[in-house]
Amino acid sequence: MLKIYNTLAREKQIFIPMVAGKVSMYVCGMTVYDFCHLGHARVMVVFDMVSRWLRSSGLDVTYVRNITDIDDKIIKRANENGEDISVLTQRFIDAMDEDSALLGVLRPDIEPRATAHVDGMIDMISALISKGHAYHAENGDVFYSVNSFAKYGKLSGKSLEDLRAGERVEVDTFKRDPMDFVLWKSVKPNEPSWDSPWGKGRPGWHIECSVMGACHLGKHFDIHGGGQDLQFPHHENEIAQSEAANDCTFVNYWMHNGFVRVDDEKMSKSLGNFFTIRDVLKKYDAEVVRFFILRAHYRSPLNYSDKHLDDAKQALTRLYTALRGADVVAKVDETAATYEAFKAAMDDDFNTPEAVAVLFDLANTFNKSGDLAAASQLKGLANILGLLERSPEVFMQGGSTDGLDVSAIEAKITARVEAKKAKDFAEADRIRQELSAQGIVLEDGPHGTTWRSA
RNA sequence: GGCGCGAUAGCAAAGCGGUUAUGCCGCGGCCUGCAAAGCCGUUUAGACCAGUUCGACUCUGGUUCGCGCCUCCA
Repeated sequence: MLKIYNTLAREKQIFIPMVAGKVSMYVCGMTVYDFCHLGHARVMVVFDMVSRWLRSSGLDVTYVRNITDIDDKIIKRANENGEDISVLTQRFIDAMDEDSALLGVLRPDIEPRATAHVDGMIDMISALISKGHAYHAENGDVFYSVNSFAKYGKLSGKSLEDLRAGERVEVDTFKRDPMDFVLWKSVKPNEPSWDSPWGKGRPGWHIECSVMGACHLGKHFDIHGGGQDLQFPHHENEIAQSEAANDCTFVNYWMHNGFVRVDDEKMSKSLGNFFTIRDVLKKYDAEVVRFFILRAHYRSPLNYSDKHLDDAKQALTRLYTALRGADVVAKVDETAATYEAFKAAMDDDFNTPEAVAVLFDLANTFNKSGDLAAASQLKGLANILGLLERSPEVFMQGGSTDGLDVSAIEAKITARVEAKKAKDFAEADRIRQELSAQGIVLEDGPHGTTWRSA
């Protein structure tokens, strides 16, 4: 029985899909004007894990993750670069795809782009205007009237009075209420635009997700996810738009992942304290990064530092070390107690830290007993999380070898074996130290000497 | 100011009203020519103050500290 923490209810709830056996899930994806940072990596990995677990549980999942390819920052960046918006966005979509593939993130079933749904947005905005939930203001923009939606604030737990009391809300004279938000922006010089009943312009941000969700999953669907920072105003506004326009519940379960932090502060573009995925991957194996993310619960804050990634690398190495030379196929035995424990953890709001602990228990069991069933189970359960998918040798020899190629390393190993045979332990130790200085660790086992990257 | 979240051992991170979380690091031992890996053992917990209870890290209240949202943000 899967339980999901529903932001809307502020508690874990038993997950009941609208259609038995099927799950419709929408996740707010990236605005593509720059490389993805670790915060984006967390969203991608977390909801990849969620979709994998749902599928592993036998559910037929339709996973939609949108791409925002039109917005203020994109326009600004394209103008700065003097390039076409579509060239800019495609370049960063490609980069995102590369990064996510390295992180073991499976492609969502549908990746709709905002620019391909402008007609749908115009339709929804028209519907909102005709129902009295939106108005065409003097400056040409179309705004959503928050007063017209009684449940405004139900997701974020905010009331309009409290929001208005905040001094930080900039007063826009064209709005009827300071909290009203823009649905359609009238065209400005050097900006792309689309024709609409309100003249040339372009959509506001929030409307795209309402439209793309409905277009691909229906007006009412199961799960909507995203980063915690989208809870307000983005998701609140999505609810207001969708429910006012469609006269039905928009989403049953709202999921929000916690932030990646640096020095206990949120990693963000505006704070400038972000690390791009590709920067981190220069130093750390992508699976280590994925493991680092899944080792923490998705709703908890996750502090980034080299020390923590080093720690994650050591831990993941322990799992791979256990499987080294085991030559087993991943195979999940659902009757085993370890599966029960793993399932119980995952069904408890995707408790990956506890699920990962089961992996270590299995590694320990296998190390002690050599029971191949434990190794298969370890690999099988880890694979559900998108972990331990490579051969141990590839993982363990994949680090920095200081420019040495494999044949050179093997030649050194052969020379050392000869020295050992001749009882020349001084020479044997010298060779090992030489390799050690280059990041190679030699290990003498019952079946000969093996090597790995430090 | 409004709303919300959190505080667990050296570090990271979970569950749980009473029974070893887990990983990394440290220490002792086994194994090894020496190592490494592994195995066994082991040191460090539950911010603070009250309350409920036979019993609280776990529930309740308060205090302190940290963080987030309220503006673009995953």
